[in-house]
Amino acid sequence: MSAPGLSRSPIPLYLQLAILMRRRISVGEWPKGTRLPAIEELMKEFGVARVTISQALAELERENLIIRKQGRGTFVTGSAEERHWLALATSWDALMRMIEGTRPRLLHLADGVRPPRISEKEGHPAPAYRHMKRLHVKNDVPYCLIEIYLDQRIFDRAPERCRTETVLPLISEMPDVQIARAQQTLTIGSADPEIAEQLQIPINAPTAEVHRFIADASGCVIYVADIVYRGDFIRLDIDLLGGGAQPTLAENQYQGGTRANDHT
Amino acid sequence: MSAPGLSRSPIPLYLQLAILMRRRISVGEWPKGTRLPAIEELMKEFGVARVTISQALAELERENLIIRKQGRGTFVTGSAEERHWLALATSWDALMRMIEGTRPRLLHLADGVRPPRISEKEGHPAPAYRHMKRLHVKNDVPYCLIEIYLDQRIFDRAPERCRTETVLPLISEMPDVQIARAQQTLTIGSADPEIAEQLQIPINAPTAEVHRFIADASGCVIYVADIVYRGDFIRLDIDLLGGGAQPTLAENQYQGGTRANDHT
DNA sequence: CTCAATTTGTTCGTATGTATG
DNA sequence: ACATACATACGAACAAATTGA
Repeated sequence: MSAPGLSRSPIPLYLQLAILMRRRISVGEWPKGTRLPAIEELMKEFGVARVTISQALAELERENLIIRKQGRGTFVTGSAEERHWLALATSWDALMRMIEGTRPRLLHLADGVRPPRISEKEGHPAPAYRHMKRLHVKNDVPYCLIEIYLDQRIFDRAPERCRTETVLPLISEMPDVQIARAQQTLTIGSADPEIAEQLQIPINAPTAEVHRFIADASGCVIYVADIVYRGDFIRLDIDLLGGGAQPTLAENQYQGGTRANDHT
Repeated sequence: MSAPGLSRSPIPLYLQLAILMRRRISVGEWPKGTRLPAIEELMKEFGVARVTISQALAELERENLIIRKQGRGTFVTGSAEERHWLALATSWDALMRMIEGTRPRLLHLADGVRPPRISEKEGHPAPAYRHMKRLHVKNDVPYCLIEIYLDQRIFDRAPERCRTETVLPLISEMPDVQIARAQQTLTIGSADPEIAEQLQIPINAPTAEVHRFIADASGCVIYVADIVYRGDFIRLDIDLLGGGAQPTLAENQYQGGTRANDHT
């Protein structure tokens, strides 16, 4: 019995409990309509004081996940959360489809004062870059923050469109620009205070960090992007047999109710 | 001037500052040997009291990242952390290579009391499953926790090997078992108290959660795995032009030196 | 309708940790 | 180092609402 692994102090105990119980609800362990165990029992299970349990429940009630009624008990009102996942693109075509129609919000635009971080393996840097910082928003929820370094020569061809539109389609529209390499690396991080504020998530909330670069035929890196996604927005589907990720499948698979396809 | 986005209360202020400054060190903004700004300046920058800065610095000193000397200043001693990434496999072959030689530590073995969660799109469930819970360890560091649900009929063919070896190679060795589908979905989460304890990471540390399933030719789901990785161990490389991920590239690409399996 | 049992809600006192000046 | 203020957490007691006998 008692708490399995409640740590002391970094996060207040009652919030840890809230996290724990929130998970039980979202996982379905406590389905909608369930009456939670009485506070007395929760005290026993978690080995904490009455008030602490009560605080945790108050937090969940504030989120409209439960209702507490004197003399009756505490009931689950929120069902398992339905999240709208964003399937991360893993091919150029899928990437184009994914960002189609996106209108990024420009936060910051600067000349190439600060060069992007480019490793030698990625290619050699362009003579100058234009730096942009943008926020992508869906349903009024900001879900990713992009720092783009774009070859100054490309930017200057269509400065206005580069400022207001997504850059990748623009590049691929230019017939004389050959895209020889386009790669990205995904890692997992957590939100520092600045990112937390801009993405409107708590500090240290999990994030997906994508480093993307594009090189032309001469090996010159014409585009670099460092993207930070909200962790709870990102999903990546991988078909192990197909030899690689299949984002098309991924996008339909979840909400669309499309059948799986084993053709290649 | 003042803090960009220091949130109030969920995490103590001095720990938020420690996180922030720890990042500056690991990112290279404050390289090894640097003398940090005087406390007075840090007070101004973050807009907090002297003692709070001091608390944050004490935390970093405890981690051997800095040294504080009275009358001289605070100096960075720890360099940017060198992480040994584990490239997540995105094809069957890469997956085989990745888990080659792995000896999982069995935590729990049970009969198929609890069925795995299988969506209709994945296939129809087997009559019975064997449930295993395992921990994977590398250099004495646990980096992932796996819950495996294996078709009882397959388990019974080689119970001993199933207990002690990785399951996937076993399955692919069985000539009469046809693997028709093998897919996995990666999402990002954070460690609940139980997982945090087993992976030895702080509560709410970011994690990568992989749901993997294998179906045979008849559409029967013979294997389901729910895997939780430490977020700081996972990296995923994607070649946008190649049409899919290229994990082989991934393993070598990063810090050149560290290979997947090196012995001490 | 009353009584008792159950269950949530509130308050008091105390102790500790956090943050300021 | 000190004084102050606030949040967290505990234990204990008491209040209020609901239910069923």
